[in-house]
Parts: sequence; C-alpha cells; structure tokens
Amino acid sequence: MPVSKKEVSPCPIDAMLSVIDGRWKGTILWRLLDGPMRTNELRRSIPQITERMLIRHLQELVQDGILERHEEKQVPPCVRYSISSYGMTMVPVLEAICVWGRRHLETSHPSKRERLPSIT
Amino acid sequence: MPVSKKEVSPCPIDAMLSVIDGRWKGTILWRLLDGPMRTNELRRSIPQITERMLIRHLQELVQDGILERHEEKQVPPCVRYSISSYGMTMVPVLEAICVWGRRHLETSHPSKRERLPSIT
DNA sequence: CAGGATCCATAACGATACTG
DNA sequence: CAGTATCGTTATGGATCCTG
Repeated sequence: MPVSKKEVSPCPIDAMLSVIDGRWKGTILWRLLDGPMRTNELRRSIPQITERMLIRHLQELVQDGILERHEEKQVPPCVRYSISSYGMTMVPVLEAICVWGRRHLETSHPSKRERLPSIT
Repeated sequence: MPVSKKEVSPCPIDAMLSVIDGRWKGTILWRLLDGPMRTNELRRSIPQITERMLIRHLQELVQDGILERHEEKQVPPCVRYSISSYGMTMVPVLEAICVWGRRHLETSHPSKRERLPSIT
C-alpha cells in the first residue's frame, strides 16, 4: 500500500459531499433532475421543507455552481431553478447514488436511524 | 414530465447520504478503500479527528453494514476495520464521487465554505 | 411569489478524562 | 489499544413574521 497523495490532499469524497450535503439538497437535486422548477413548485413538491431551508439550500447550490437561477423580471416575481451545465457533470454520479440508495432502501437494513423518509 | 414514483417513495439520494454522512465518514471510507486498517492507524491517518468521532462513525458504519469489525482477542486489543462485501457494492459509487470531488477541488470554485480540507 | 430577518431547539461535533 | 462517559460548543435546521 504505497503512500498516496492522500497524505497531503483534502478528501475528494468530502469535496463532493460538501456540495450535496444539507438536509434537503439531495431531494432538491433529485426533483430538478426532471427539469427546471419554480421556487414554490419545488416547495410544494417537498412538503416537509420550510421556506427558509428551501431558499437557503437553493442559494448554496447556486453558489457552488450546481444550480442556475433564472429570474423573470415581473410582478409577482417568477424564479426558475435548473441544474447548470457544471451541475450536469454531477448528474451521472447522482444517478449512481440513486441506484445504490434505492437498493439500500429495499435491502431494509436494520439501522435506518436517519433522515429518511424525506418524502412521504 | 410524468408523475414518477417520487411521489410516494423516500429519496434514494438521501438514503445513500444517510449512510456516508457524518463529518468524517467520507474520509474514513476513503482511507479504507486501500485496505483494512486498525483503529489507531485510522486515527493517525486522519489527524484532526477525535477519538470519539472516529469510534462513533466506525460503529455507525458497522451498524449500517458498510464496515466489518475484526477483533483479535488479545491484550492489548487489536481491532481491524474493513469494508464489508455489502460495503463493496458502494465502492464504485464512492469512486465516482471521488472523481467528481477531485475535479471539483481543482475547479477551485469560489465558495468552498465547508468542511474542507479534511486532511491537510 | 420569492426571499429576508429573527428567534429557538437540538443534533452533531469537539475536548478531555477514564477503563479493561 | 480500543472504547466509554461526561460535558461544553457550534452548526444546522425549524417556526414565524415581514417585505418588494
């Protein structure tokens, strides 16, 4: 087991996790995989999320370059969020995560001590 | 955009995140990708981690079936952790995460407001 | 409708001392 | 060496009210 660059570099797993981590980010991305959505549309589609957390997470995802925010100047405001082209590079990984996650859900493992289910 | 089963099932992304989520789990798994390690060995390889969190995370990962704990009965104790065969099913996904994470680190995105670097 | 501002609860994490 | 126990801190998320 050779000394790898692990010795000196930050953990890339964490690098990605830091982007998709947050109580609802996984769910938000999951929803946006189907296409752009408006803020309220997203909110309704994730019943348990609060206004605050939705906005917060959306902003962070935008900051990280994963999402794009399209605002149509008008009253009342109309904002649409979509996965950016950079965010798209993450999609295959997200899908792999989905696949494993789905199997894990079925595998009905003893300890599901967590955040699930996020959508009921 | 058809109505998918998303309407009724928990989010599979979260399902997987719930397993690898935790301040140091990503890093721990990342290290174990190279092979089994002893508790203290792991600890030394992740300087900033505290005893408590290491043990906690290891236990959770074992509970979730991702890790295996091999204890050799002797004094002083010798415990080795390794990725279980179930955990192995997750490895390709972890690797995909690593690949994206590495690119993301290089992409030097503006907001790296997070947990990084976890290994200095 | 989108989102800012406040206030609060608590889960997650960290430091440290201790035990078989 | 591996793991417990206790305690303090802080980050995260939640509830609510408010505004252009």
